[in-house]
Amino acid sequence: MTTGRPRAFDLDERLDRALRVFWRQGYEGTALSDLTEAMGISRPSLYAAYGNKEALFGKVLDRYMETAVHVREAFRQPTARSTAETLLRGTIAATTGEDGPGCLMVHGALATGGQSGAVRAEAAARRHAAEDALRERFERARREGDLPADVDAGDLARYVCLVWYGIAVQACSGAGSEDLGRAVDLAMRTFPGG
Amino acid sequence: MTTGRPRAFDLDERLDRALRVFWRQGYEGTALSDLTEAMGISRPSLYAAYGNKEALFGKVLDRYMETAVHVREAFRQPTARSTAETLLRGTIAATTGEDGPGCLMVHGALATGGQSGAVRAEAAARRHAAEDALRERFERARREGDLPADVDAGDLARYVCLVWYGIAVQACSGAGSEDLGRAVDLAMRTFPGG
DNA sequence: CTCGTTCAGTACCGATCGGTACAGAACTAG
DNA sequence: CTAGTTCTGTACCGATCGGTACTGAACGAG
Repeated sequence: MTTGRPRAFDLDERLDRALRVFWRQGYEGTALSDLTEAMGISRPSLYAAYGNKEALFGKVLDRYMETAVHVREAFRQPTARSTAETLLRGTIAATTGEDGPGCLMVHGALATGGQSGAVRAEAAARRHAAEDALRERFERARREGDLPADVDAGDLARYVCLVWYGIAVQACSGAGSEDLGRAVDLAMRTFPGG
Repeated sequence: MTTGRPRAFDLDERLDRALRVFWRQGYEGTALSDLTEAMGISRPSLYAAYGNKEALFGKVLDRYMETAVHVREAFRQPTARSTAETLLRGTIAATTGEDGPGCLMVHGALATGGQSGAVRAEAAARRHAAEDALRERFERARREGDLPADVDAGDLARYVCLVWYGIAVQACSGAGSEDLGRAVDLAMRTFPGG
């Protein structure tokens, strides 16, 4: 097994730089020249390391979920209520932070032209996965008696995700974290259980 | 005053066709060739009639607001609660309708590349205008005793808009009108007053 | 050292992007 | 009729799009 010349940059570190560009500009708003400039590598190096623009975006979405610590923290909470609250409060911090407003899974590829349909579908699939995970967490809460038996876990998960995405859009409109915090206060008042 | 050759197409009717393209594909996902093909006019005709792509998108946003009858209907409601409920239920119908999923003001230009910053800003400004109008409606409701004096009209407007935009994103994820209806049931439970 | 492999950057590919010059056609005013 | 104006489509503009051949350079194995 021969190894060849070693790569002169760190894959994950440059991926983070690509993440920031996609975050600010969305998938279709980002040109390869934007990426290579921000990542500090040449175009063929990008293709050799990550595939192509579409594959790079997929890896960026993976990286995005890995680094979204508030999501992991939310699922570690003991109750359904604190799971939802941690998720939404953390989303406020993430969407109004310094990496640019909004949430990559929401505005990264909400609507796309003909060529980029697969990217839009993948972003939607990840949103579905998040909603499914939340629904399963709420179903567990119901089994544990943490949530009343008459609440529908799927409906509740859809509502929490709806607030999540609403926060992301409001952040893109320039809403501040205090304003959004009061909106989450309102949203959590309808959450069942203690 | 001389008049010259008359235009061979109806401005508003072709604007509706452009609206449907932008709705499906967003601003940056839409190419001029997509527009001219759907509108059935040549490229110079488009520029003479509407300016350029950016100006056309602005006129499309105007047209979009004009044709959003559920918004006008909402503001004609007698109470703050029915205003919010009409707006959100109507949004469900509009975002899951046949013109493609989602809301043009949300996904039309949420995140854009360097050139299209003005378009993103304009979409955000229209969202702000909608929130302001809702806040003023709620302030009026408070003066009329329709809303309790201790509720903040701005916070409530922001929350309703947040749900509005959340519906739009969920619709882009493929959520159905029944699912979203139950989410609005939950969202309205936290609305103050009767 | 040589050889095979993998990375690096330059320079380029066809296609498409948004936008326009231009010439002819269709109209009104006189 | 002519003159002036405005719309029409063809054909084209430079710039940029995503993606790739190709030539060296930097490594480990032998």
